[in-house]
Amino acid sequence: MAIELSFAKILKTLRINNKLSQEELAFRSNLDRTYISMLERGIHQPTISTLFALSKALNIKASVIIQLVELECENKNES
Amino acid sequence: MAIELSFAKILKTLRINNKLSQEELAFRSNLDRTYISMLERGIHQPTISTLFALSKALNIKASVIIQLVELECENKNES
DNA sequence: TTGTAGACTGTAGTCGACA
DNA sequence: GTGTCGACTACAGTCTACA
Repeated sequence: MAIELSFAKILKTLRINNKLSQEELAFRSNLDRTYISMLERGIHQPTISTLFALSKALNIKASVIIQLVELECENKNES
Repeated sequence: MAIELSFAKILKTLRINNKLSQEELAFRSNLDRTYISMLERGIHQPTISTLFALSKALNIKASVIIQLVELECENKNES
């Protein structure tokens, strides 16, 4: 469960790994900075086209992001 | 481009392969039948939690669906 | 640099009915 | 079984501003 929270965690991790600020990621993905903030806190969840926009900005395939979310979800179910 | 259209095509193909009607898929994924119809026609695009709901109903990983969408997008860019 | 808040527009997603 | 239409509610996503 809690897909938004898993996605939130993955998104933040990927952004940090790319050494981007929320502002820079927002600019690269043509999204709003405050919206990136909300995504990283699990307040909102993206549509798939938003997912693809973020994946391009992060230089990672959208399918890989979803894979990471799946793994994160499984881990949360264990604990 | 045209993520919704690529997703639409993949969704319909996967549903047919699972020998499900739109009604049955809607029931399994706890979504509305008319909404499935709209997704398959590229009129709407899902959020990621809707994507996960559909993936469970179709017995396929969400990440694999996204992979198929990526491939479909590439093919459309060629032609 | 990030979180939050409020107000706004567009669309995700539901529901009933008819071809 | 599917497409479509109209009307509806909830949320995706923007923008300005302040801590």
